[in-house]
Amino acid sequence: MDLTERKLKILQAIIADFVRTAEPVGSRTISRNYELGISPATIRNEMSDLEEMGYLTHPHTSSGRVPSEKAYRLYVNELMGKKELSESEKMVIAQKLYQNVNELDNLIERAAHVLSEITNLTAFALSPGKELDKLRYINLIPVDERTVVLMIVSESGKVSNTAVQLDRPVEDETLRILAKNMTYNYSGKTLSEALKMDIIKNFREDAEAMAMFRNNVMPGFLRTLEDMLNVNLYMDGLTNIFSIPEYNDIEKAKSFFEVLGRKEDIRQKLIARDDGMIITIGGENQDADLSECSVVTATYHVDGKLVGKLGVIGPTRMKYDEVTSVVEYLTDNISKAFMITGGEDTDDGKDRGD
Amino acid sequence: MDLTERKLKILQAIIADFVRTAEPVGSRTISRNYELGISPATIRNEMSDLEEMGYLTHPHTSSGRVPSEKAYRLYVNELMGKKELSESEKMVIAQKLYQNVNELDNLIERAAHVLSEITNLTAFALSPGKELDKLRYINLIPVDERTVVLMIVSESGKVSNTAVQLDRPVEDETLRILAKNMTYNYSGKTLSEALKMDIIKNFREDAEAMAMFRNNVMPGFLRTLEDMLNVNLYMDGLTNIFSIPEYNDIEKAKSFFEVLGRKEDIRQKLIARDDGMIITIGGENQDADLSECSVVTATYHVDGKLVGKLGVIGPTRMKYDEVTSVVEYLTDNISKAFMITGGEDTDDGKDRGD
DNA sequence: GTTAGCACTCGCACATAAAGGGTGCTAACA
DNA sequence: TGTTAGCACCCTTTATGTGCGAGTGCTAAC
Repeated sequence: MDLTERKLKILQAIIADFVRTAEPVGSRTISRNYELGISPATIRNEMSDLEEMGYLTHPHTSSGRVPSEKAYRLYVNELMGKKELSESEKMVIAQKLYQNVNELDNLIERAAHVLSEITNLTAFALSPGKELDKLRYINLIPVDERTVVLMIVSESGKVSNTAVQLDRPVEDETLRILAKNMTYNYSGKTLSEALKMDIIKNFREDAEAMAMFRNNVMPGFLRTLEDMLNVNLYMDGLTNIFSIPEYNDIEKAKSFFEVLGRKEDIRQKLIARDDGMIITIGGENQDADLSECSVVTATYHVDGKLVGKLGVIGPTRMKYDEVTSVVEYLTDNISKAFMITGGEDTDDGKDRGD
Repeated sequence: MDLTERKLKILQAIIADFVRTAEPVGSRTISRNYELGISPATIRNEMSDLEEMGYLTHPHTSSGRVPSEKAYRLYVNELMGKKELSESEKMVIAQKLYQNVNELDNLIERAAHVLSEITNLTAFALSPGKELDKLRYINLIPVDERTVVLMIVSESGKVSNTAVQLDRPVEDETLRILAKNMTYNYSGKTLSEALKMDIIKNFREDAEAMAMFRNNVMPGFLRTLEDMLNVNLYMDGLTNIFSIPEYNDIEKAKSFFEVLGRKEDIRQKLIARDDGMIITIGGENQDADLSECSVVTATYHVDGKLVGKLGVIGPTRMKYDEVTSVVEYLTDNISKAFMITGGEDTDDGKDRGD
């Protein structure tokens, strides 16, 4: 059987109606509300064909049709026009996005918030992957007799530090040597490389510095590196599911929250997704718990480095055109923001430790 | 009418039963399951009295009795025995608490998690209030030509820093002077005092340092102070409400999530609560949205300073004795942990800026 | 003061009925 | 041959009625 022009139009109408109302849509509804110039009976015949072809399903013998996943896939791939956001919409989004933002991780969190607010779905965002970020500068700053602060600065500009308690007082000079040594050894290495390096053997020269390092600084150093590598997952708009008819069932709501409560899982799954605008519909998601959901994600990045993700999760019946536009607009904005703040100075200052 | 011994016993039995089952409890149930040696009819008479006195209510003309808020209040104040945790329970809690903990804020977060897990309620925790924390040490560390890191260490041991972009290269010497100046001016001040001080006038001596400060460092300094003052709110076990019969209604669940979603509100309200073990029952909570909930909070602290809170929110029908025991045990543990890690060295190192 | 007995009240679960929206088929039509 | 009107039929939803069970309140007896 052929997917004629008319069948496509009818399919599209059914999808549009179902997305809006969440109710199975009947032939009369289509004929009334969409000006296709054909009668309900004809539409019924076409619907019957579409069902046979796998694009529609019947919840029950009577009652209207519901688009299948195959239909959504077709819609997303072929039928869906790109929805351009109006200038005023863009303004609103941008304004919300940059409200109260002063750090980049903050911006990511904010993006998830805005996204959930605009789409009325559950949104999430991954902070930039740090696998590609490199160490730039390490310092040990004495605070008092037995406390030093270990400071690590990465090329992306992230600063991280840990207070380290020493087992005995240490000369400033020793700290200086150690810091210089560490900067020399590690700058230019990615965080994960640094994490794997056999650190000890790089400190043969100065026995005291080496002992200091091994006993006091190393644990904090490793922990801080791990911490810097961590990709944060932000979620927002979880409660939006309560306004989705599909989740008016308490059991469904519960399982939804349970799935999304396992943040570590979610993070792994998001990280594993391909880059670019990716839409997975219903069963296309490996996870059985998500087999009634669609997930839309897109990546933001700065010249191929530092890639993070942004997306939503919602019922398969979602406004794919609108969602993709908003997600795209947001990732564009984030990428831009990273360009401005993050990418500037890549000259290193490894010799300026004082 | 008098609250006779027998009436109290009956009331206690009703509360115990209702807390366990969430079902209105009838006279037969009491006579069957609690050995009071009196017949259902007698119990009915007593119940009738208790209702008149305001301790019980009738959901409907038939069907058993439900404890009123007044009853819970009486129970909490007078009837409830202190439930001692067994050693093995304590072990389990302590073990869960210290799993994966390496920072103090982390411990607070963990405590909320454990608390929700043990009580099957929604738990929250406030990180230590920082109003009493004082600045100890400030430094400016050159990273490269135009980047310095502003580092602030507080007496409680919290380290915070911001990367600051300079409008022009600055001598290390200038940074050193400025950092020394700042440390001299601010150390010993509480964070909020420092935030309010007229900063500029303290830098008359050195024109260059002053200009540097005004143009580059000040914004980051203020922002970082604000950041350090922030009291974090952690919540855990939100989905536990799905296992509470009272919230089997989707509308109730929704409004619960909506109330707890307004984190800023929650935070303010928790901060505003008195110190010590505080139990507010139903309507005693000002907030209308919480009029069907009870809130239990307790404070942890280190010699009167650095006070934070820990607690749960759940249906008025909760195991007050168990909840208070667990909360108390956890706050004790947190206080202890702060003592070990936080309270040690209070000697300042203001002159060790390098 | 306590208890047994009994009529009465609700709420709940279940069955039954009616309504409404939709289909599928057939036959007529252009 | 594609389109349409008509109609029987299907299934869900909603309303209605009924019986049951748990529980009360009252009265009278102990």
